[in-house]
Amino acid sequence: MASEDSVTETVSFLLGKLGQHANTRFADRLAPLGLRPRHCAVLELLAGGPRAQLELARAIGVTASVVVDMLDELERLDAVRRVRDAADRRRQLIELTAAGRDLRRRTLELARQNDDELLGMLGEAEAAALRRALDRIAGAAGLTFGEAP
Amino acid sequence: MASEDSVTETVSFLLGKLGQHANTRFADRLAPLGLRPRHCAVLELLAGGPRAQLELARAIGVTASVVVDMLDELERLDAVRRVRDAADRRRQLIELTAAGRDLRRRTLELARQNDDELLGMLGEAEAAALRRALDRIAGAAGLTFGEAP
DNA sequence: TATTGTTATACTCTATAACTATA
DNA sequence: TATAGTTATAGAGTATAACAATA
Repeated sequence: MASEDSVTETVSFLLGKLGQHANTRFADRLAPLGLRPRHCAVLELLAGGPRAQLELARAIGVTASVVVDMLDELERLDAVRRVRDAADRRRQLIELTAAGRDLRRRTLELARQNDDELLGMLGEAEAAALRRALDRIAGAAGLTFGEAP
Repeated sequence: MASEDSVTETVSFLLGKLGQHANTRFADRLAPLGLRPRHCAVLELLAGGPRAQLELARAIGVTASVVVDMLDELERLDAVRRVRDAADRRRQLIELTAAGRDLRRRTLELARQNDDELLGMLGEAEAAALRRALDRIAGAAGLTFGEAP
């Protein structure tokens, strides 16, 4: 099944390198907005409704302190609000502001631009096949973002 | 061409996340050998013959001090030798030892195992298509490893 | 002066552990 | 006791800048 004769030709290696590259390019585009790629999953999740911080952490697969940091940054941009949960005063429900929704819309635009640049040399069918393959691998690896744990 | 309605569905975002995941899994497999994914490109390049350190740096796209660090580690494993170039005494020619060649062979085995795990749920045709697409994107992005700059 | 390799330093990203306030 | 959030700290990984030896 795998017939490469050098490590640098394997999917394992290529995916790692390309992932880093795609991320850096995407980060460059996001920079003027004051965001980095990691914020996107948070904005995306919150677009579906308010969530507690630990919920966010589990859903996007990072540790709690990282979420605190990201939310501090998003709050400074007026993109989110922390609202103390009346029913359980330990929890904060995080909700997207109008500015946050606008920001999310712009990140999507930039991600699409980035996709176009990244996939420019592929035909439409090849690009679609790549997207499907990545989706299936991500699913099998348990990397889901929009859904509950 | 790009019709996703959330950032987390774009190739830009997915590739970044999957790249990180693939890299971590590969790193886990390499750990018992005392290596990390970044060493693989060096071993691969040196398999083609001795190289100077700055040549390596340019070829694999990292800064000079990173190469120094990686070679220190590889030297501790007796995988490479630094040989002062007689013609230009500033340069060190890095050559693979027998142990280094053996190590390289084993990294290839592990990378193939990792590919099999990663691509397990894909059909053979889909896996091949993915490989081709990644190759083309890497080529267009100027991410080449086996060849001279 | 310019280049090769080295060291020292800093920055990003993430994780772990200790702490607080609530439950 | 246990949980939600916070802070402090530490560890990878990489980059920049200053330096030594050589050209």
